[in-house]
Order: sequence, then C-alpha cells, then structure tokens
Amino acid sequence: MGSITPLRRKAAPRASSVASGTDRQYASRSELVYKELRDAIEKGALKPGERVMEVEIAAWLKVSRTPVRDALRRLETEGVLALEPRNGLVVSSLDRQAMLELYAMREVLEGTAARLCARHASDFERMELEELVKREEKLRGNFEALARHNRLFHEAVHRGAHNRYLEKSLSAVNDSMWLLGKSQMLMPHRAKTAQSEHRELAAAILKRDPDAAEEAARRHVRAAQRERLKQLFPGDRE
Amino acid sequence: MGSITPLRRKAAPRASSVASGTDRQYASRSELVYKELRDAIEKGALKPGERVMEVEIAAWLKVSRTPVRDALRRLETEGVLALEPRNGLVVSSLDRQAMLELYAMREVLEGTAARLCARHASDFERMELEELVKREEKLRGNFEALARHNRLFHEAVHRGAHNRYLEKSLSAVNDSMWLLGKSQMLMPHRAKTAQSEHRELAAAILKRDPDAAEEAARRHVRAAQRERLKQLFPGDRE
DNA sequence: ACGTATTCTAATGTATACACGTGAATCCAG
DNA sequence: CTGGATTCACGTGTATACATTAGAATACGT
Repeated sequence: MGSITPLRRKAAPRASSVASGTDRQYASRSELVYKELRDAIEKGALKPGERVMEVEIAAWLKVSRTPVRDALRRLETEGVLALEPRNGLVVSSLDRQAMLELYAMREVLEGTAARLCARHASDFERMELEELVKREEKLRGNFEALARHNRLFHEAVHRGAHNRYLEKSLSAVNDSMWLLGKSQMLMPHRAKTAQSEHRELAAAILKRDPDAAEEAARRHVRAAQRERLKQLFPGDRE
Repeated sequence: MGSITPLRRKAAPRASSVASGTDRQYASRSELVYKELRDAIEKGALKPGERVMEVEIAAWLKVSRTPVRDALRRLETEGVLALEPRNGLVVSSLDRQAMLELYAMREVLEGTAARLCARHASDFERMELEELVKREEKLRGNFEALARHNRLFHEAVHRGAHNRYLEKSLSAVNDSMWLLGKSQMLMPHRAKTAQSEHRELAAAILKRDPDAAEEAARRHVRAAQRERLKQLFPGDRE
C-alpha cells in the first residue's frame, strides 16, 4: 500500500543543465540573462534611460522570452530597472536629487555597517580587514585593481557586521550606485584619499571602537559624494 | 514615405484587462497572484517554512504558471520567499537571530526616517502627522483599527523623510516584519504604550528636532522589540 | 490644414506543451 | 530484512503560440 502520510513532499529541482551555447556556464538561462544584463549596464553598454525590451534581449542572448522575463522581474524589484509611465521598462536613471538621496542613505548604511562591524566582527574577520588594507597599499597606480579591491574591502566590512538585512539594504543601494557611472577608484587622487580613509576605518574597527568606526565610514561616504558631485554636476555650488 | 527616424519606439503596454473570475479588479494576473500571496502570508494561511509551488498556486488562483512565476520571482527578491537548499521555495521563516538582526536594522532605519522627517517634512506633512496622532487617541480599544492606523502613521513618517531609497529599505524590512506574526497593536498594553511613543515622536518632528526624533523612533522600535521577544521567546533572559 | 476616428502594430500578458533534473519510491540481490 | 541501483513522478526550466492593449500611423471629414 502507498504510505498514507507522505511526510515530506518532493523537493524542488532548481538549476538545470549548463548553458550549451555560450562559453561560460550558468545555473540557468534566467541566471545568464540576469548576469549579462547587469554586466551590460555596469559596462555602460546599456545606459540609464534606455529601454529594455523582452524580445530584444531574448534575441540578443538567444533564449526565449521566459527566462528574460524572470531576469527583468528581478532587476525591476531590485530597482535597477524601472517602469516608466508611458515608456515601458528602462534602465533606471538618477537625477541630482535621487543621487543625493542615495548618498544620504549610503552614509547611514555604511556607517551602521562600520559600527556593527566594530562591535561584532570576529578576530578572523578583523584580521582579514587588516590584510586588505595592507594589500591596498601595494596596488598604488593600478586603478582597475584598486576598484576591485575597494569592493572587496567594503564587502568585508558588511559581512563583519553580521546583519543579513543590513547586507541586503547595502546591496540594493550599491546596485543603484553603479548607475551613476564607473567607480571613483579609477580617478588617481580619489583613490589616494580613499586609501587613507580605509586605513582610518579599519583602524577603528580593529580597536573595536564603534563610534569612531561609524564616523570614519560616514566621512568616507561624504568624501565620495563630494567627488561624485563635482564629477556629475561640475557647475554647482554647495 | 515612412519617417526615417522613428524618434521614439512605441511605448510598452503594461497592465491589461480586469480579472474576470474574481470580485476584485487587478491590473494583471501577476498582480493578483502577488497580492493574494502576500495576503495569504499576512493572514497566516501560508505559514513560514511552508512550501510554495507554482502549480499549486496556479490551480488555486485559476491562472497559468506564467503570472505565478512573475509573482514568485518578485516575492523571492523581496525576501518574503526563500529558496531552501533541498526543499524548494518556501515562505521565509525567521529564527531568533534573524529577528534580532531585523529589529537592529529597523531601529536604524526608523531612526533615520524620523531624523530626516524632522528635517525635511513639509508643513503639510507635519500637520498630517499631528492629525494622525490625534485620531489615534479616538481609537482606544479598537485594536484592528489601531493596527491599520499604526501603519499609516509610520508610512507618513517615512514619506516625510523624502528619501526613496530609505523608503524602499523600510518596505523591505517591514515586509519581513510581518513574517513574525500579527501586529503588536492587537495587544492592549502594547497599543497604549505605543500611542504615547507616537506622541513623543510626532512632537519631536513638529518641533523639527532631528536628534529627539531619531531617539524617540529608536526607543519606539526597541520597546516593540522587547515586547516581541517576550511574545516569541517567553523563557529567555536578556 | 486641422482635429478626430479608425486601423495597425509593436510590445507585453497569458496559456500551454515539452524538456530536464532530482528526490523518492520501487525493486532486486545478498 | 537491509543496502544499493533503477525507475518514476513531480516540479521547475524553457520555448512558443496566442491574446490583449495602448501608442503610432493613417485616413477621413470638415
């Protein structure tokens, strides 16, 4: 006889075969579309304001509309794409006001991450941060590497905070961040200043000083914002 | 002759006919599924940990799997649903640790909202808050109404902050919040305390005192957290 | 020439069929 | 009865056809 209580229903298979057509391997076609789109936006192939159409993307990546839809839905909830009233789905674009709001939020979140990191990070995580700061000094001049490194450093701080919701909020904010353009680490003098700011931040975290850590992180973000403002809106005061 | 430069490609239609089968009207079937699922989770029909299957939902709401997929993808990115390693898609469930992280984050965000609201809210928005606090006093005893009102009050504060990214983060956090269970406004003594906390918060915002506002909001969240802890984990100290 | 009604069409919404992988049930050997 | 390979069924991934809608183009009357 069949069992009367099928204690647990069958688990769901997720993630199927490898993508056969392309070189890289992905868990699924949806995943491929998602990654490729993010890449395209980050690299500037898709600029803010540009329309994103299901059929177009599907044709480009040689998949059907279904996985494209999945990816678009995801990017839409993440805020990378936005549904404009009479224009369809477009890459989100940030005006000056949005940019200010974004940085205000980033200041709060990065500050919080630093504070919590100073309080909760394990010895290992602290050590990792120390390592990262040291390694950064050796990258002097290599701006591509500095940009990558910068991301690693901040992610380490975020992880050290041990708060998954904070991490999620930070991801959301940072996803919107690169809609503003290339990393600022690619600019020589900003890279140099950033490095000393990182040093301060790491030092505060190593000393387990939450107040100092938060303040350092906030200063860091404010400095980045000033730079960004100069870059995007050269002709305005304040 | 046809125009050589079709200055703007055709806009995308979005939102289709009304849902015919059901009583309520929705922009699309995806929307219907999304709302119904959130409703089901909020009302407790779908409990944390329970599996959510495309076919099942599709049969339940009498739609095909496609709009269901759209809705699930959305809820997944929002964190309401989670993909468990060998169990498929389930309603997210929060353990004690997650709950603590959630409230820590909420304290930061609500605090920030209050601070920004005190600084940026328009006179009209401030007036609205004053109204809301007054109206709350008249709801004494009607706990269902108090719960609804509570939401309105907080949303008003969030709006007053004028920061769309903050609002998004708050939505995300609050979406996870009701995975913990019913609103606490349904409990008599919590409702009463909350009311005075709201009064304090509103007063600080009306006085345009950011520091006091943030502090009031943070106290409010901490009080809610203490109550929640007692409710969910009665037998633990700290 | 201008405004308005009609038709057309591009793009998304929806349904459905099929492919595929994974866990679970089944069957067999020891 | 127990351990392991085999089969099976369920659920998701993907493709595709069809439905629907709203903007754009066109045609028409004035």
